[in-house]
Amino acid sequence: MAQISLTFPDGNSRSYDKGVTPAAVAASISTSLAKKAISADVDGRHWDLQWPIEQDASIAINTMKDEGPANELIRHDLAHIMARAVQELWPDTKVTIGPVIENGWYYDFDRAEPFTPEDLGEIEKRMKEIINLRDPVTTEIWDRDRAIRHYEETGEPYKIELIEAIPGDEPVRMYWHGDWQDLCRGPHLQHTGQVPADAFKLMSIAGAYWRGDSNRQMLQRIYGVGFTGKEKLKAYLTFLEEAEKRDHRRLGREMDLFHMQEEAPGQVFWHPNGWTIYTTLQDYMRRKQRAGGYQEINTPQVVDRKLWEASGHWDKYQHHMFIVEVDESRDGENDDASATNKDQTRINALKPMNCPCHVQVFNQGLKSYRDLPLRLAEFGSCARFEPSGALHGIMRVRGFTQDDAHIFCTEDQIQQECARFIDFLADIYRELGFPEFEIRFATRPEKRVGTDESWDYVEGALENAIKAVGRDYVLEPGDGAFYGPKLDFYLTDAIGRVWQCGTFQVDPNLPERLGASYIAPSGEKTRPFMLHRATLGSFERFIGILIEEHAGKLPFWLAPRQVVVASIVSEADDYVHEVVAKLRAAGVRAEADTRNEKINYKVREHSVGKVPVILACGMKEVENGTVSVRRLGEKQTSVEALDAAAEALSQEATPPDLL
RNA sequence: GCUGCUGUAGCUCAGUGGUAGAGCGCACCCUUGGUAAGGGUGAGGUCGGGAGUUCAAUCCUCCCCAGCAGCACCA
Repeated sequence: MAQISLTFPDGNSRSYDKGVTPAAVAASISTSLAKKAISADVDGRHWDLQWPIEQDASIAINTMKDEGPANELIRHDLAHIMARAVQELWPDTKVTIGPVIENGWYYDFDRAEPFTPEDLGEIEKRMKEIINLRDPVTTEIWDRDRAIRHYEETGEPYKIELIEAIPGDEPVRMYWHGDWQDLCRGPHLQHTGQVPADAFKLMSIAGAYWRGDSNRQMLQRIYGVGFTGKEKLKAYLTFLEEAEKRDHRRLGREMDLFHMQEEAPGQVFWHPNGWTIYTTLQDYMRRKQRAGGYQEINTPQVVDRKLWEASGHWDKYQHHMFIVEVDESRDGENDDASATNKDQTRINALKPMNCPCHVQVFNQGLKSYRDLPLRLAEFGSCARFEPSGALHGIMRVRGFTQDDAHIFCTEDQIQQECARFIDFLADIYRELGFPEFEIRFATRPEKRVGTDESWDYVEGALENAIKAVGRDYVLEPGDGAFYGPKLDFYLTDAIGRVWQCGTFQVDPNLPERLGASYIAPSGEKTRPFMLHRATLGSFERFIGILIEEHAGKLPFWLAPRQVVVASIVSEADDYVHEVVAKLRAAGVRAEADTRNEKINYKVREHSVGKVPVILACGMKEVENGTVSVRRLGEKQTSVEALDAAAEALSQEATPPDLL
């Protein structure tokens, strides 16, 4: 008997236990109901469902029933079988490690020749042969010296290093798949024939550093996915195809949101549609921040290195800054690069962060304790020279704008400000369609400044704040900044990748370095604490997540083109323009499509472009003063009176905070 | 940054040691069509950039740039 329990956003849950297997239960749940669920428990295992979009819910359920010990074992044996296949095909290859990961496994190899995509086919073929051999899997416990001698003989230096890294003199476990041997914790299946030969696939080859250390050898990693049956593999591959369709880089082009080009790697050229999303979101955030007690400021882009030296960033992050050298002796006649006068060259950096600039604003004039907490916000454009390999669409870029703010406050105010911020962020995430997010609480690292007492106090303040607002968190010991603990707020995109968005950091260090102070009630000059915080993180990344989360079908108020009014016959063109004018007057982003094309064609094109509402107008609509309403993703249309439709759309176009 | 792969028309991609093709898109013409592709004609390319080999390079070699996957990084 299998049991699945689904939990819904309102907290209610429903249980199903009629089926014999989880698969049967999953099959009996209607997809339309399941897609509303936010979590599911399958035979005691808990699943948070991150799939608000139809169709994916069934995949999520398929994946659920698929997880568990059986998969773990199969994937682990597949890793060994793959390593054996590789060493049989290319005996000079050295083996390292090969763990199970989500949906599959990888194995890292050291081999002079790079693997090619054709090699993957060869390896798969050999793996199937090994599976068909039904070779027994056996195990023995060896003492370390024996194992090390063995690997010295077989020439496997990485295995020796692994054994040496095991603490104490614990013996090690050796496994054999037939004659092929590997050091491994286990457990494994009994023979290779227990692995389904038709439910795995080698996916890709990539580089990976030995022991995750960029100073060490680069190995070749082969990724594979494996399941208990071939229909599950097929479902997973289908899921990957679906995921590709919602990639923000692809949708960015299809919806004409933005582009990027060679001359400005890692920076975004926003097109009208994309910039509409951006500014709509920014307007929304500006209202939220004003209501939240923030004052908006703006600070320079190009700042002398002196400030970055004072803040300490020059020392640590110089190589990640865009440097701007200006020869101040230039006269316009002799200003080629070779004529640069080094003595009169001023070195600036594009600001990689806003904090030092915000301290400069705080430092103007004397501040009183009565001014605290002082909350200074900026939509701060920053430039960071990110490593080329880190760039990813608009999610990780070199030029971005943070919805940044710094709160100057006393020690006593930290807890309250923290609680206040979590509520602020949760409210915004909810309105933007992300009711669920993860808080990670990063505490004192080994290398740090400040006394243990002050760390105790500040960490306690953050923890109390999280509890006060009734939220859970994941503890990340030792992951805080060297000057203070932090909270990071993570969202999961529609294909399961996790992105850091919001952040909240306590910093007593920068006010110290940059000489910030206020006058305390006692009349003494006192250091304030500085709280760094961002809600969305950066507009670029957050918009990328919004696009992928909604597969381009953004909530109406954020959709760049909300309504297209399309004529069915050209006699209706004047009426179309009239409708557009009416909608625009009502605050709806509407445009006319009076091209000489069939309505089928217009509907298709605007559906592909993710326009949420198409209003079609033919002679019937002209005569009756109506519009034919078609919503994205729906086949049904409805005829509505123009005034009523305009009123309803106007309401729908209103941002959630103004409703 | 590291390993591997990729770069041909606006997009998706085929192709060849003798300076190039398809579909979609775009322009024009016909068509006025009732909810996901009506028909015809036409215009588009220094084949990512530079150097080399060659009688001849988009194709082979090297360097550079950018993108993709992964790793490392993310104040």
